Amino acid sequence: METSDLRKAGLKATLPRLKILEVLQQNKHDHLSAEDVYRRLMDNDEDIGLATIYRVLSQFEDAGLVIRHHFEDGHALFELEQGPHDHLICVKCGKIEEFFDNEMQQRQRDLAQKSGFDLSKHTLVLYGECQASNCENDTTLKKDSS
Amino acid sequence: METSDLRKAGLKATLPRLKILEVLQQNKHDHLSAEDVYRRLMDNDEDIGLATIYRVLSQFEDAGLVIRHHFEDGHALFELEQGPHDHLICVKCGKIEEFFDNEMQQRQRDLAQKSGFDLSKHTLVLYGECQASNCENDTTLKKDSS
DNA sequence: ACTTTAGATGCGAATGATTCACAGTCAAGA
DNA sequence: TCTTGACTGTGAATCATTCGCATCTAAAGT
Repeated sequence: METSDLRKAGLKATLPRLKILEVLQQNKHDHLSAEDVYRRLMDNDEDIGLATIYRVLSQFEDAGLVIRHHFEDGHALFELEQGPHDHLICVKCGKIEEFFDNEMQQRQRDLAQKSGFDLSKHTLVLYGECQASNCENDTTLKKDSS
Repeated sequence: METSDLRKAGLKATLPRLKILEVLQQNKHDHLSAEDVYRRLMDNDEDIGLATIYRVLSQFEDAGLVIRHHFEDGHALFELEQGPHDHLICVKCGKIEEFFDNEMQQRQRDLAQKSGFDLSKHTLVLYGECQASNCENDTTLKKDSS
């Protein structure tokens, strides 16, 4: 059923690619590293090499199917392309929320234009402390255990 | 003269640290990698180990003296802390421009608040094509030579 | 269905940025 | 000046990511 998506992107519909796509779809709202994808496939007894995952994720990125992010620590995280949106990251628990604000997008276009740039994309990340009751329980960004 | 800055930050005023600070000040408007700093010091016949540069830059970051960025490729780039501002990056020549827009900052605070986040910092990068006549001459982000 | 072949894959080695370990050094307070 | 804890240089170690290459396989043609 997604084989067509891949063909449209000029990619052969191979099993590894379909499985990777499936993992991304099952985690639509997360941001996964190549390792994350790899582990999830392992857990599912899919035997796909890590190098393949890196290759495929890059191809997906080129094809516009996924977005690659480099948040705080510089390591790559991927998410399915789901239209423009920005991120809000809790510095305590690492939770990543998404949001969209039209007015902000518009202002970004204006500012780029004012500087003589033909805007092609942007990255906006807001960092702060969330108020979730389970905050501090996640470990994604934890550095020490005070 | 900057030894006081270092002491204030709780760091001993050592020669390597002063030299690194000096390089950052001489390149106030650039964004340097640890390697960049290293090369500049080498060119100046300063014999400072690369590991020291990484260590010192991290300490400067902790002390709030420098900001660490992870643009497109995930590698760390540093710049002297010079108050809040955002970045505009040319996808063709790699030029990085800085700008500041109060209204945008305000809207970011509002949005974070709306989501229940206590905003502590943010990252906004706009990517596009610049109109500089010498665009395409830089190589920072070049990938192929079409 | 069977062949062909360009493009994919898996494996392990290679790379590049960054960090670590540790022995030698130095800034700064007594 | 002496002492000491913090700092540094070196080279090795680590971690994410990419490469090289022999092997496979999707998909287009017979």
